[in-house]
Amino acid sequence: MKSVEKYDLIYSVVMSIPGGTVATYGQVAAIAGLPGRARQVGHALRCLPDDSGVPWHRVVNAKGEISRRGSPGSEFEQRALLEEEGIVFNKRNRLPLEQFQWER
DNA sequence: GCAGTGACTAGTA
DNA sequence: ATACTAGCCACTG
Repeated sequence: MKSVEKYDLIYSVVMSIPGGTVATYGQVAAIAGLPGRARQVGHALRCLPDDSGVPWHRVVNAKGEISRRGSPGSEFEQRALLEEEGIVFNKRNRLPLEQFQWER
């Protein structure tokens, strides 16, 4: 269960993201104490259920885009969720990483 | 314990 | 600006 502890930290960081703000895997990883382990963050969110209370949709990659593991369509739903948070999307379904000034 | 894979990033073409 | 490649690190089989 040690692995769960590490994931818990990541979840905590993600849940610490205020509404209307998004963060990249690298950003979350760095804050979670895993600099350069952005992939690990992805794995953590990957095992994360949709009803875990973690706004995984606020975590995007360096391109400002999110993809749910080969399941297109979830992206569309995600966009709606983020828009509801007050986040504005760019033309290409990409997020303006300028809102990363969250800093835990 | 080794090999393969991956919700990534940065650099290069 | 977009597309591809290489690198890095952790987890799964």
